[in-house]
Amino acid sequence: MPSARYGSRPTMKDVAARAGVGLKTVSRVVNGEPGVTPETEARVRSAIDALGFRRNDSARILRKGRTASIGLVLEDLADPFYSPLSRAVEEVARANGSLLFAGSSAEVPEREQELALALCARRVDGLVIVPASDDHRYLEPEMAAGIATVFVDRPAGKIDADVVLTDNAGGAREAVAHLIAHGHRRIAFIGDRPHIHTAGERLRGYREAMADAGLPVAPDWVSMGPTTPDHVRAELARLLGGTEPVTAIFSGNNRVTVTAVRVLAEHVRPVALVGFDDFELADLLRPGVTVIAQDPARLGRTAAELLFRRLDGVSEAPRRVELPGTLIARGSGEIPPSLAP
Amino acid sequence: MPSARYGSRPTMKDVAARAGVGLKTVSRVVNGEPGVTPETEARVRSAIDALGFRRNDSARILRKGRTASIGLVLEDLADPFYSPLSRAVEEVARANGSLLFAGSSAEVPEREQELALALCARRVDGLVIVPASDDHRYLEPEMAAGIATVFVDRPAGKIDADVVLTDNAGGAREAVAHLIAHGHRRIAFIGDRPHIHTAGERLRGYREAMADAGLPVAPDWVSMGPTTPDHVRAELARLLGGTEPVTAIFSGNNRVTVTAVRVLAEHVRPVALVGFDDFELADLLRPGVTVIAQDPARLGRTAAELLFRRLDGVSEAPRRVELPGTLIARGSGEIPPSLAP
DNA sequence: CTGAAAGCGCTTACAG
DNA sequence: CTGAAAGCGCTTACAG
Repeated sequence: MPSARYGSRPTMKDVAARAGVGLKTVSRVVNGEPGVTPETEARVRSAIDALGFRRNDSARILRKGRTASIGLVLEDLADPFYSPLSRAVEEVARANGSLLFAGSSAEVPEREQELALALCARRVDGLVIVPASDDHRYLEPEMAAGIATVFVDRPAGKIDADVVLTDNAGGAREAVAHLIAHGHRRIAFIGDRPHIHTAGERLRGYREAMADAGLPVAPDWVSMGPTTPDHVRAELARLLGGTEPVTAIFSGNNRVTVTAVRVLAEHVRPVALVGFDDFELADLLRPGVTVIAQDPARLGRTAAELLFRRLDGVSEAPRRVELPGTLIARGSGEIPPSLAP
Repeated sequence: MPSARYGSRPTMKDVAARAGVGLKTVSRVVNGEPGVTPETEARVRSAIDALGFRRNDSARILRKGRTASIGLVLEDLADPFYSPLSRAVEEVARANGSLLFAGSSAEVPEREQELALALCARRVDGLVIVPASDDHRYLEPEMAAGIATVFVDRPAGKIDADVVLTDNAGGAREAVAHLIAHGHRRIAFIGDRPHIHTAGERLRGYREAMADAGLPVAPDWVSMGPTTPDHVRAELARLLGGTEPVTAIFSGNNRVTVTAVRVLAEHVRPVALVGFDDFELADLLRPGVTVIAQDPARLGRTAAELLFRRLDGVSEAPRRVELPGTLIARGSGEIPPSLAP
């Protein structure tokens, strides 16, 4: 058992006193700086061990300026889409000697701001943000003060900043063109709420692909709203019912796709489905689910690497990096249009 | 644009000078302490706004002792099993006004230690750890110095500490008893490497259930090793081949189950499967996958709540909290034994 | 090779 | 109601 009282820890001063040396000498030993005789060093080390000393990095940070920590603001720590992204950011932070603060905005703009500013108050060196808000002017003073910031998955709002994202419109175009190539003309889009950037971009890609093929889009084929199972189920019932049901669905994200798979499994008539975002086991379902896969690990890695380049002093204009989506055909997107009932 | 030079930020001293007040008065306003006339407060606030001041929490922390941050050491940030767990820990931290540092050990004991000690050097108030190591004596000085520590999913090694985990042996017993009840006698267990605590416990449950039913366990029915797809495939080929193949598989975790599902889908003869750990879409596969579900969110919440109780000064003896697993029958576990080839 | 002094940006304890 | 001084535990810049 160490001799320290519960809740109080030995400091460099204590080590110096016990070793009979100056404070700076202890600092030199702890930080592996040169210029200490082996004999002195040994005395210091044994004092460190006897006292159970460990350097207080908070104090060090205060003095040095850089905190060797970065912040990650996600939409939801528990969303599997962000798991590889988080992990990639962590790996890059680790490689750069930084620790990672992580938190979720729960898709609430105020919470994103609260969390980002709390991280700034801790003086993280930089921030990787999956935006929930569409106005990031609140970050301007922080960025001007030197906190590097990179947005990922969605662009920043009302400020000019680095962003790394998937080519959402392009991926959506490819998805819809794929359905058209398989004979569909009546194709619905079910996406997230319209104020979400990715949802808007995917809708744009859908419309462009339809226009490119000279196909009309009936207003009620587009459904933008919450991605809760209940809402998606209701929308699917509407789209697949009536006298002129759609023959194919383009689902705008992961959550929607999973619900669509459940509903279509119970549906009498086969309906084609292409989803945005890949997910585990998509290949094991019957039929396998055709998707536009993003690469969340690469998104995270690219964003974090850009962040650390900024921290190293690279100060070119803000960049926008777009990564391509990849169509993976597995069966559900290759179902031909079935005759109307 | 704020007037601050890039990389340097205004301090309370700057605010005090500009507002023509003392340092302590600024501190009072920033922290919402009483005893400032509205007029003085207004002067201070306008100086804060003009300068773009934000309190440096690192300095505050150094002075106050508590850092209002906790650390989370996971096995892998990208493992979907830990996503709800992380999120629950984050929620509890947030509710207690703390920020969360998160990192992965990648199942490497040295990396767990490196990460945990780095967090201690930052003087986190507490630590939630999913252990990769089986010797945590390195944490004793830290815990004695007041860093609260709760282990989750697996117990600490060689020290007495709080732990929150699933009743692994009990869940495994239930899984195997379920297969036995459906007529199986030749049941294999494929688990993680034997030094991993959960793997050992699940093996114990398997053996107990077999013994309870008076069934022998052939040595080659037990396979403990890496959960990589290649290894699991090879083991399954062995278990399902030969002259006396097993008729049912109890898979010891998530990763193994997913590979088993893939292999069994291609297998000629139907083989029963029960997996430890639930996973998304398990119900949508054909057949649905019968599992022993853990509740990772509850594991995380319970661990974090225990941690904050400790931080509030509750100092009873270390506790061991076991949460039950839940059998969810979906089809794969109810397949009857098929005749040997 | 070694160390005393000043300071990082706050809060605490105290005095007016 | 307000503020000057001391100090949290380190590092920096400088002197011996």
